[in-house]
Amino acid sequence: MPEGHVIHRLARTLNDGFRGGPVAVSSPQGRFARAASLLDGHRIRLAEAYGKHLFIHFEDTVGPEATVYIHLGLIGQLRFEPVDTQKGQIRLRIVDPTSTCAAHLRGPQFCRLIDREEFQTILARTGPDPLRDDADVASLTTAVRSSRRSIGTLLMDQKLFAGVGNIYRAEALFRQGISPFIPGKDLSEQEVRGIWDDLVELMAKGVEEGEINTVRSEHLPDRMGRKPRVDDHGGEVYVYRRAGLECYVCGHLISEQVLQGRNLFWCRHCQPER
DNA sequence: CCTCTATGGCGAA
DNA sequence: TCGCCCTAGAGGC
Repeated sequence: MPEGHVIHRLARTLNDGFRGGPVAVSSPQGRFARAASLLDGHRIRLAEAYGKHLFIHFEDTVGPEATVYIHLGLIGQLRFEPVDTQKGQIRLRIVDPTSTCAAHLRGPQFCRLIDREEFQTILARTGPDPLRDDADVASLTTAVRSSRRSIGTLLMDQKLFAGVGNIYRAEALFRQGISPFIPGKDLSEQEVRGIWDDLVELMAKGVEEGEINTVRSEHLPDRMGRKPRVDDHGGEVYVYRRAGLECYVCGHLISEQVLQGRNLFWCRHCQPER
């Protein structure tokens, strides 16, 4: 259930708890048994995230294919649980060097061993990531502003905005007051910059908090001090999955429309077309 | 028991 | 644009 902030958080947890000694790797469900046997007993060199791609680099003693490439897709999850957990379909299990915690992979879209060349190939397909400081924002702005595709579509293009998913798309556009249907070429440089800068801020916050919170304090409805729990995704948001509810800013009802197979949410009043 | 849903992305048509 | 893959939890009967 991941957008980029989740993947970066997973990389951080792996780096904090799984390096420094040999890890036990297995595939209880059996699907990745070959990879697991090659990695078992070796050390993790580094875990890192680019957009929604998670890479776990093992030491070179593993062989030429020393990186585990994981993409969680829509329903995959990597959870840190007690080592004796058996629940569900555990495709890959990595036990930390102290044997106190296990990373359990369930339902991934991809999980495979790759070499350095394939690692570079995946990076080449991945655009600038608001959570990395190596992003080339100038060329991103040019690409967006030369496209006839809508900004709602462009934001989901991982070659342009790596790590952005359906929630950050909806929330960044709302906060910038931009309709998802405006073509990229009709946006000003300042508007594209505004979207990018907001994603940088929101996603960094998401990594720290472990959930997507986008509502500014002055717009938070009075909940008498109670924590809301508006939605399964856990955070407090302006428009995502709030169709039919009142906009926190203007009171109009939030709209919903299926666009390219995904549910799009926005406020027609705060995000006017033009 | 069944059906539906989800923060993704791929490949066939 | 559609169907499909992967999983788990919620809700309906």
